[in-house]
This record gives sequence, structure tokens and C-alpha cells, in this order.
Amino acid sequence: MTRDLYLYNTLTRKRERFEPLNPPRVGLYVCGPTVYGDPHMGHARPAVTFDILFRYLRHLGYKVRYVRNITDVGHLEDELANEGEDKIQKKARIEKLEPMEVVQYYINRYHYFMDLLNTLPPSIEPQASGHIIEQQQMVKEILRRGFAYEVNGSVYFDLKKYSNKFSYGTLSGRVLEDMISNTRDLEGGDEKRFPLDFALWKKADATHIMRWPSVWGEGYPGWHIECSVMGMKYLGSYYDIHGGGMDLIFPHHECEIAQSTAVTGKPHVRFWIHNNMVTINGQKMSKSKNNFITLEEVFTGHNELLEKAFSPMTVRFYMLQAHYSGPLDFSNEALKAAEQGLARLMKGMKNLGKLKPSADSTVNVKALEVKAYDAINDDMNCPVVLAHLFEGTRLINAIHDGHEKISGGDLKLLRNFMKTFAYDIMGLKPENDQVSGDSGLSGDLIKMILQLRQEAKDRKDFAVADRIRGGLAALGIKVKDTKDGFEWEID
RNA sequence: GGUCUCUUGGCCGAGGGGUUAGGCAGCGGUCUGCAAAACCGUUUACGGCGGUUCGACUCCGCCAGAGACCUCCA
Repeated sequence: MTRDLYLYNTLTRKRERFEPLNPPRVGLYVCGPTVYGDPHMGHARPAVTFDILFRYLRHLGYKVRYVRNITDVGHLEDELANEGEDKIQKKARIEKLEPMEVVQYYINRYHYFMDLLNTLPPSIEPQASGHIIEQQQMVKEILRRGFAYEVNGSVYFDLKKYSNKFSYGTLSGRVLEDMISNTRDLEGGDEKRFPLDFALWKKADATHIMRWPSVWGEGYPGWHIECSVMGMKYLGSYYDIHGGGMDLIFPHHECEIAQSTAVTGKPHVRFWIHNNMVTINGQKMSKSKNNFITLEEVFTGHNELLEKAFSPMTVRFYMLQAHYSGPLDFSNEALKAAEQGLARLMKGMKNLGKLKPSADSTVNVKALEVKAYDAINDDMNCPVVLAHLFEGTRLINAIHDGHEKISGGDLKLLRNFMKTFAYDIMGLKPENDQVSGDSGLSGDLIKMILQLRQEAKDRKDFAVADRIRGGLAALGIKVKDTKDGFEWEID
């Protein structure tokens, strides 16, 4: 019934059938944030993308270990030149905080906003700073195997030596020779034997705060080593899936592959999956371009590009309306459209509970379910899944209005289908449940006032009825008349 | 400069050689004291020029435009 799941593998540039290496277990590693700033729309994309994958793999019955790292050390401002400050340390200096204070603050922020987006927490969320010893061990092992060298207390990966035995650049489709001729700045760190060599361990100079003792002296790990180390520590030396933003393909993931391969002699990941970028006016949204919009700004509406606040589910829905592999352009209009669409879907979900079964069905629920599975199995085609959920919504409304009939068995099937796909797999959830207030004094007061308005309407005193409606509207309470009474909601 | 990708109707955004994506907006309608909401229905789309083909928006070539990576960024 569910058929096979196909995923696009960056490594082979093909869609491949997914099969766990060690069923029923699945190992999923995703690159998490570097915690030196507030999470923005760009961080939400991989979080949502791989949340869908996590949810769907679990839905298929796999025991998934989902590891998403936190980078809290070693990420320099300028990686190639091997200089520039550590991102965390820079923030700490500016804000006059302990580096770990910065880290903790942004981890908390990240968790808070990811939770609002209804992404499930990973099984393990390892921090680079908590795995210094393991990283040192791996660096030692790479050294022992002759794929690295030490200079003045720093250790660099020896790409020339590596590329004699293995090929570097397969993930990003690059050829080492081309890269040499095309590298903008061949000068870079003078300690390196070869310009494209990258740091595994860096000596900490006198001003560097984040430092750990090692056999090479006091220092800190290079950026790429943490993912090799933590992925293999928790998922084994060869695991199912590694995900992240496509901007990480080069050099981060390429270096990760090189490090892991240097140690085990083999690649460490079966499927590489990369989500595309969130753009704004067609340009990538990023820290360095300073064109990013934080999730807090979106959720509060405090940004000049936004004319109002948008809810977390609206953002989630908006992301799911595009396939993860394509760019997604951010705009107020797109979010507004998503908001309306989501509202329609959620109203359908609400009507679903009110449907009454008939003796027979005039709708084909089974076909709908099959199509939805086909869509999600086709490289997580969420836009098409949503299209089928809207088809389900259309059916629900038609049944609700008496244009179609549904049998008891089919109704059960339809409820299960809609809930499974909308809630369990797409990870959507109802929001704003203050409608038709049942909560507290103000809710009761509004209800009483509306009761009076109803009575005025019943005796055709529309002047009074309109005055009440207008008065409530001025207070931000929107009244909607229904067949058998009224509904209200706070704006 | 190198490598790669993209160009779909008013907007967002799927898709694939011949058969309805979907959402939003617009328009028409149902309902309603009015309004709002809701629901139903609905309009001409595939950058340009060639080629392959019985048939291409879908494959190939060229041109134009946009973008990504080649420093850090999800």
C-alpha cells in the first residue's frame, strides 16, 4: 500500500529507493545551527524538511535515531584564510558574555522556535564542545593514517595525500585540479602545505577564549571535524542519511566525507539529502548578506517587509507548499496566501469531526490515500501531498453540505487519512483555538452579549444587533453569524 | 572566470512527451435582514529562436534573463 520511498541522493544525483542499512533502524544526521544568532527563516527550512523525513520514516515503522548537532565552537568567520574570529567568541566579546552563555541563550531560542514550528525534537542533539576528546581522537587517527600533518600546534588535513588514494569532490562534483586554478585566494594560511587543506585542530592564540588542552598544545577543533565525529559516534561508521542545507555541500560536507573516509577507508553515509535555500527577492537569505528575517519577526510581524504577524503553522505550511529541493522565495504575499490556504484546510479538518455516515459512499477515499502515499514516496513531494489533502477537504465539505455521501467504513478511512497526513506526517496542528470562546470570564461575557444580540435579531431589531456587532468589532472581536447561531474570534 | 541549476497563468508553486496539480487573489453563484465567513463553480500558463517527434510546456541545441556554489552562512 505505501510502496517504496524514493529519495534524491546528492551523491549520485539520482532518485534512489530508500532501504535502511540495518532495518528496522534508520540513522539520520542533520546539520544543525551554529548558535551565535537568532534563528531565521533559513534555519526553519532544513528543520521542517527533515522533520517531515523523520516523521514519515517513523510512520513507516522504522526506529529512527535522529541526530542533529549544535555547532558551538570552531566555526570561524573566515575558514579558508584560517583566520578571523570564532563566531561564538566574537558574539561573546561584543555582548560581554561567557561564550557558553551565548551558546546556551541561542540554543534555548532555537529550541523555542523549532518547537513553535511543531518540529519534533531530535533523538540526540550533541554539541561540538561536548565532544572535544572524541574530536581529538579522530584527529589523532587521521594523523596516524598519514592524512594530516601538524604545524605549530595546528593540525591540517592533507588533501594531496588524500586525493592520491581517494577522490575528493565527488559530492559537490568538483575536480581538485579545477579548484586549485579557481580558488580566489591561494595565499590563505601560510602554514598549510596546500591551499585547500583545511584545519582539523587549530592552535589558540593568546586572545582566544575557547580553548582546550591537547597533545598539540592549547587549541580548538576545526569546523568540519565535529560532524564526522558525532555522526559516527551515534550512528556508526556507515549510516543511512545525512542532511543539511545545500550551501553546506561544499566545503563542509565534502570535508566531512574526506575526514571520515581517511579514518575508515570508506564513505560514511549512504544518502546525502540537501534542502534548497529560502530566498528573498530571488537572493539567498543569509547572515552575511544581512537580508535575513528572523522567526521572531515573522511570528510578531515586526519587520518592515511584513504587514502583519504570521503564525508558526502558516510558516510551516508555506514551506511545505514548495518542494524542499527548490528555492523558496519569501514574501508577505506568499505568506498571506499560505495563511488562507492553511485556514481552509484546518476548517475542513474541523468539519471532518461533524460528518455523519450514510448507507453508502459516493466518494473514493482509498484512491486519495494511494495518491498521497505516492506523493510522499516521491522524494517527499509535500506540495502534492497538500494538493491531495485539499482534495480531501473538498470531499469533506461536499459531504458536510450533503452533495456527497460517505459510508461508515469510508468515513473512518477518511478521518484516518486526513489526520495521518495532515497532522502526523505534515506535522500541522490546529492553532488559535480561542474561537467560540469557552474560556474564562471574558469568553462568557462575549457569549452573553452575543446572546442578547441574537435576541435582538430574533425580534428584527437590526439596529441594536448591528450596534453590538460594531462595538465588538471595535474591540477586535469578529462576529460571524451561522445557520444556528454565531461564532466569534479575536483578531 | 569555473561548475551547476532555474525561467510555468495576476501571485506562490507542482508536474511531466499526448489526459484537471494545488493554494491565494479575481470573477460568477448559493446562503444571509445586512455584513462577514463558509461552500460551489470558473478564466487564456509554460522566457525567445531553431531541431527531434505523429505530437513538446515536457527531449536536444543556441540566445536572453535570474540564481547557487567556488570564503562563512540552513
